[in-house]
Amino acid sequence: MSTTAPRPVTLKTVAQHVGLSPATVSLVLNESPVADSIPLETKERVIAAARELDYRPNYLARSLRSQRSFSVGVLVPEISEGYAAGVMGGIEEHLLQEGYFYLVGSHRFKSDLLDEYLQLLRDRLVEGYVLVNTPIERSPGLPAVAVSGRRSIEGVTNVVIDHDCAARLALQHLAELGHERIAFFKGHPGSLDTEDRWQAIERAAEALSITIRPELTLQLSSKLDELAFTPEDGYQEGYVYGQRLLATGEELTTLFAFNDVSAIGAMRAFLDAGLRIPEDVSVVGFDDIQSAAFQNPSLTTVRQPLREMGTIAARLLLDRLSGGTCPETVMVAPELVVRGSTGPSPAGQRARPKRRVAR
Amino acid sequence: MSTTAPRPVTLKTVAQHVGLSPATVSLVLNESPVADSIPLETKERVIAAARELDYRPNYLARSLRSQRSFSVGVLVPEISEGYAAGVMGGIEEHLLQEGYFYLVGSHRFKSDLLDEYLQLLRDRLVEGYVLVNTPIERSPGLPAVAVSGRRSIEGVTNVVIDHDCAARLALQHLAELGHERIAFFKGHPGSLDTEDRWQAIERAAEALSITIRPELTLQLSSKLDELAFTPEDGYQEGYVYGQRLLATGEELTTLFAFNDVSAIGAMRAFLDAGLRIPEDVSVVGFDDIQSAAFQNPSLTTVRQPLREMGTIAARLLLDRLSGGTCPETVMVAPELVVRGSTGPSPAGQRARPKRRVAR
DNA sequence: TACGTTGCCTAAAACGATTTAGCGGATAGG
DNA sequence: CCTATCCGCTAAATCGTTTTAGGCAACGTA
Repeated sequence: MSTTAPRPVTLKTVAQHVGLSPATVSLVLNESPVADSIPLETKERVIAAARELDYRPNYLARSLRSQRSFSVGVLVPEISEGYAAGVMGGIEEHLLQEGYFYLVGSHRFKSDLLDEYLQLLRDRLVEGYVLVNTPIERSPGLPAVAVSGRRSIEGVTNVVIDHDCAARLALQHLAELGHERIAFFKGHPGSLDTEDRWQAIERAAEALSITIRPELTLQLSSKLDELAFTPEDGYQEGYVYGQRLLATGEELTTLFAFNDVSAIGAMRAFLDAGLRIPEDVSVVGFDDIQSAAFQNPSLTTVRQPLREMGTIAARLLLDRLSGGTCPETVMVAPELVVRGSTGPSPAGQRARPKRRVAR
Repeated sequence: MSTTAPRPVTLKTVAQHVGLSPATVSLVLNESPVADSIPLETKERVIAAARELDYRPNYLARSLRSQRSFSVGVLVPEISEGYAAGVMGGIEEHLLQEGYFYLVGSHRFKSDLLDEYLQLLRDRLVEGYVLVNTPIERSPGLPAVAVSGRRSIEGVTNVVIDHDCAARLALQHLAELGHERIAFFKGHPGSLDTEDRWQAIERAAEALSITIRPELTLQLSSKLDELAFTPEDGYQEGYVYGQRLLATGEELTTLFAFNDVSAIGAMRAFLDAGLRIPEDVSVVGFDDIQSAAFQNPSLTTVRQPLREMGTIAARLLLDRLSGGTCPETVMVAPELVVRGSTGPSPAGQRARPKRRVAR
């Protein structure tokens, strides 16, 4: 019933109320084994009093004494970005279930900012870190789980998408549609997923006897820490690289982009150039961001189960904190979402800029 | 240099190191007025020692003693959603600058969950709340700032977009393009912005002599707490309501949607029905979410400066915490972003489903 | 010599919990 | 009858700070 009133209900208050010592009350409320010898009747009295007074243990005091903060630090490049937000949703879901909270820092790929946050979070006594698409150099000194991490760092568990599976799904889909001249966007040099994904693509291409043509392979080149990190930049980049692809004059029947934003940007470039999707060019993205489904045409893409990855990361971290052991890597399965942007290869027909058709 | 080692550098450590008492060290490091009489030379010795030992005050101990947590609670409907994520970006920016961290809870519009989070955050001794699109019934008992709040609640400052300005911008734009038969999507019944926005639209329409036709006005009706709150649901809803609009058989030349996701869904419905945008129907959204710019056609919309709203909210809260006074409402200005989805009204021509044109 | 002052610093009490060591009394075992 | 054990509980230390109320010298003044 107290709304704005001070809240002086401490252990001592409860103790006085039942005529026992604070120690006893603490033992009872925490169901300590030491309290085994306390008769049920007393325990119930204590519990009843606590409930009645609406006693809530002081988090700071408890944590100070027990040296546990029930908090973890989450590091992301930038909160207001789809990938990070998706993963955070999952992290939250699990953490809160277990009585933990998390503190977030966004480092924008600046390593000094990152170091500062690691320190600040540590000062806050977080018990561990979840690193979302966050490039760290060395062990952060606390248990950590990385989502979409790249290197294997001592003591850091990685939750990654199964890139081999992803590449296979996408390329197989394209192969079945008869595509042979496939263009690729490689990821940004600094992004953790870039290398793994690319190698997986090479392997899958090999297995499916698909030729990767260097002249159709473009690496998204913006320096990560120079981007403002709004997705607009990503779209813009995709648009520019889409144009660049067309400008090479090389024949292509499909594009497998590094992610959805660049795929969508490229689609736009293709459409502007008068190409039809998927009749002239098919496009496959990666991630399945929220607007992928409502592009026109809707985007075929490889979905990353972001939320699930977050949940898994949180679970792994908590397991580890409670003494459990952690695998070095946990893979999650991607899923191919086939929508309107992919279709049969225009057999033998060259995909080149034509006159603008509409708009 | 210590990586995983325990960190036993406490005040006492530093004190011993300089041969003084912990009290003195504390006074010096905190630049307490009591330390005025301490000679500079001593102070410097203390500071040097602290730096040398890399002393970092224990957050829990400090907070326990001073009864300040340097944390605020942020409540959002769901993190992985564009609106909330955008605002959070701004909140973070300001808070971290001031040495604060924040704890997040997402309530999915379930009021019991919301109450629980308010309590949990309070247990964590947050000093105040930022409520993002979060419907509260009564004062939460701590200083609070609401972003996109509706009711005026004692002690809660509201950061809202200037709906009158927004409505005027959008309707004026449409009026200048010659539109008269304007369809509207009203927001969900439970959403805080719905009512304000609608009233603003009514006022602006009146001022511009625009007729609001009930037969062209649809209220998005999903119960908020029944949605899974993925934007997909929003798109889907927009799609369905777009179809429904066409099914009425009423003539319309433009749609002013409640938000971008529903606008995009409706665009899709219109395109599927063979209408051209903007030649046959214009569409205006609200929010300027990230994918608005890369729709085809790109979406004209009223942008909410989400990040800025977050920053302002954080600033207001901290001001209030440090004893400052707070206005009851702070308005931020929206901005009309004109893109490809709006064009001149098809004079006198009826916008009705025709045969499908492309695709 | 006695009595303020001032300058420099510290003892000790919070803050609110957890946890260990152990105290008195009753009961049981030898 | 003496000791060992158990029962039911508590005193007190501890976590690492902040902060108040002084203490002790030295110095100046009367």
